[in-house]
Amino acid sequence: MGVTKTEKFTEHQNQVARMAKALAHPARIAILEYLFSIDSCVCGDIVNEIGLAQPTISQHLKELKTVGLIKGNVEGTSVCYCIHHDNWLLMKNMLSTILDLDTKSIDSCC
Amino acid sequence: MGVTKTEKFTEHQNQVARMAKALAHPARIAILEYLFSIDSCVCGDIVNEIGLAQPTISQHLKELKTVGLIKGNVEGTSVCYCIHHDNWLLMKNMLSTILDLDTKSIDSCC
DNA sequence: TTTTTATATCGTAATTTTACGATTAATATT
DNA sequence: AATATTAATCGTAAAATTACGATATAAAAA
Repeated sequence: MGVTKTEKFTEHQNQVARMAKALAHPARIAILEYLFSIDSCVCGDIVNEIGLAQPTISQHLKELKTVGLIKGNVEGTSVCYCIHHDNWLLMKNMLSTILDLDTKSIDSCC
Repeated sequence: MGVTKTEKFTEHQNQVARMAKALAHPARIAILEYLFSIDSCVCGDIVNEIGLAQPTISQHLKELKTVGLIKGNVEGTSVCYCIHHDNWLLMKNMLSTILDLDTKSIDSCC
């Protein structure tokens, strides 16, 4: 066990969960907030910003890149990361399909 | 290791991550969608709806209840679950603080 | 060309997550 | 009272996640 039974769910449900998972760690939230605050490519100092070891940050950056929320391009010896704005919007739309379900329902609870 | 270093991050970052984590599994997305689609309390048939074993569903329901997204009250031998609308709104607001950061930033990337 | 700098990858430990069979608990039904 | 029904909890296995030291890689600087 320990394996999510992906085949039991719709493609959409799996994608929503995958996006939520990318946001499901405070370090990744901190990284994204930092990238937004800088509002341009960040070369280098992400590791100094967040209080975690360099390999750990590298791992989190990789996850964010895998789901497409950030992009990074090599700039000499360092790598510049920034928000992937197009994909960010796609992610927001994907999440809002479930986040906004409450607007279509009445609070008819016991 | 394997422990998230909560103390390295702000309360807000930890809360956002915690909310995202609740949505980070397709079974929980499926449960929430189902509860919204019924638009009232659901007694019983959640297990039949989702293709997972009863203890597994019970576990996912517990997680959703712990973060406050759903509430359940006992109705005879079964338990009725429904969306906790107030907390759902709080969760949305919490998530939007980071989801909507893109509206305040210009795409000034390399 | 050697050294420095910046980042990725490898290996691995600790922990958490996912899943489910077996059992328990609590209420309804007979 | 005995039985059936429904959901929670226990125990546990497999896998995924988080974290980081050590090492590799690749480009810049000396």
